[in-house]
Amino acid sequence: MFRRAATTRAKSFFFLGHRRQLSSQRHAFPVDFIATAIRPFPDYSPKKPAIFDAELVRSIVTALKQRRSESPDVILGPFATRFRSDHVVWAFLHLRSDPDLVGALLHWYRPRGRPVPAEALAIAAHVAVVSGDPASARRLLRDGLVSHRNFVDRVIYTYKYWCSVPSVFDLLFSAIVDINRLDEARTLFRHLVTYGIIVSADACNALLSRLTLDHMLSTFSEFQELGLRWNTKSCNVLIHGFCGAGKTGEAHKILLEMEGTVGASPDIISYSTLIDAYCRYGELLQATELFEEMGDKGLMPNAFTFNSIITLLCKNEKVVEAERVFMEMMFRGVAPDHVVYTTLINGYCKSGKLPAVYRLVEEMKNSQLVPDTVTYTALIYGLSRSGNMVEANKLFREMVGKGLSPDEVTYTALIDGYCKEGKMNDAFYLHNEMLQMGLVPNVVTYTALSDGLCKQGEVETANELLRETSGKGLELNVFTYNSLINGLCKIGNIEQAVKTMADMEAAGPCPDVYTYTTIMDAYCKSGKMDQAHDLLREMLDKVLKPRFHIAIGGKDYEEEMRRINEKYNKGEEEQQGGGSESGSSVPTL
DNA sequence: TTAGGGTTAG
Repeated sequence: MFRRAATTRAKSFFFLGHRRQLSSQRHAFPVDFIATAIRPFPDYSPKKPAIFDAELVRSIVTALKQRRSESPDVILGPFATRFRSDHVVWAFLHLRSDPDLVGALLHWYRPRGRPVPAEALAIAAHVAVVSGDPASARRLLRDGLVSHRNFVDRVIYTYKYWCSVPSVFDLLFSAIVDINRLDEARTLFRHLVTYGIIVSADACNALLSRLTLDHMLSTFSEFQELGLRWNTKSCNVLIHGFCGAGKTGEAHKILLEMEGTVGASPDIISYSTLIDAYCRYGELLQATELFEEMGDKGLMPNAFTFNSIITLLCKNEKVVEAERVFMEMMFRGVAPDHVVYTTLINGYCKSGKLPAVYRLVEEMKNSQLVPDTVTYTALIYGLSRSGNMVEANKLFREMVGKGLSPDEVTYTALIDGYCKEGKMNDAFYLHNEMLQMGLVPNVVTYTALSDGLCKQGEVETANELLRETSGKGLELNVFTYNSLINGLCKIGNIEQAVKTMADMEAAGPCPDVYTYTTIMDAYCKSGKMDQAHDLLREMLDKVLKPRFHIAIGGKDYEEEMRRINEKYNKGEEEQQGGGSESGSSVPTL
């Protein structure tokens, strides 16, 4: 797990571009410190007890050892009034080979309202590690970190005397990461290098995965230069970081170079992460190429990998094709799990093909797969979108009855269903219920509610609701504004709608094709063709992508729209087969 | 300590 720091500096770096960043951080260290002698751990020993204290400690230790089956409260009660924090450490000197008794003494001492001294916690952690109980050690180290400043120093000071092992620093490092003191973890890494200790790559991976991309990259380079050999998981964290930032090219570069630069081969997770990113960004071709490549390397795509492809196809409304991939997956011997089923169920829900949904639910049940909150949410959404609120509500109660907790997304799906039906009382009842459950409605919840109000003509109430939403710190998005703009247009207040569009731009979200077409439609319907034309021109200048033909009259624009549609929507209207299944009884999961 | 699924607008 551990090795002494390399005496020569690591030669390889992933990102030459980041070496510059690195050199600016290295001034904190002696320039050639790796080449200098490793410093020894401090020589510490506990202070000596007075005779009276030594006798008390001997009595306590003897009582603990001889009466180990009894409760520490009973054994140690008689010593309580004379017991001081120093006695804990002195007792440990006699109990170091007996971790259970070390734990018992610490537990007895802790509830008595006195802070456990840092030294005692550090020693107890060393004893736990040496006796093969890393979980207890990690808890003790965490306690020490939370309750004492300079606890790290105590662990280092007590290390040698208590004959500890290097893995205690792995646990200390992990405990610091657990409590999110990420800068401190990095400092500890550098500090430990001076003692010749390199924290394990796996412990460092936990840190890496919590850092922002920039810090991730600088830490990767810096630790590597200090002697750490990163592993495949580390590279996967980087790949994931780059993918999350939309930098699939950089992520792909790591995949290609990790073997040569770090000596770690890409695994199924490396490939799946990148494939998923390509799918998210709609680059199916890149995704399928990688899919083939991993197969060539003997890495078989699994349910994760297939699911990314299936998700992309569903998002592109190619759910039948998605199911073909699903079949291909099973043909290759990869069993679909509940996530893959949920993806496909959601795809069919979105295209309104409920018979296919029920068929998949049956299949899922027959495969002994257990639906979770996400599966139920997809189903509830599908039913409510089909106007089947009775069944949607039934499913909602069913999932609660099964002990699954609906979250804000589940509630929003149901709320949206009631809003679409104009049942605003039911929608707000659910909104209150989710608040009582301690759930926090998000911007999507409020957009659904606001849209419901607008559709009932209660635009002012919607406006008020959104003001409150902003007041709660939630950022309204393009959906929210568009729904409000639509409400304003429908009550004939185009002037306010245009003003809201300007407000939206000022607040951040850019007006999109929905925004423009909503207002253009209102202008057209009120005979204000000039304003509609101006707006269309503005929209075209911004190179927006119209998806639908806009009937605003005037052959020039119709021709323009035709050309735009041809240019932007090529290949988007491919025919979808299937969807002709029958049968519609709502299944119980 | 690394990968996948669910909610809003014309």
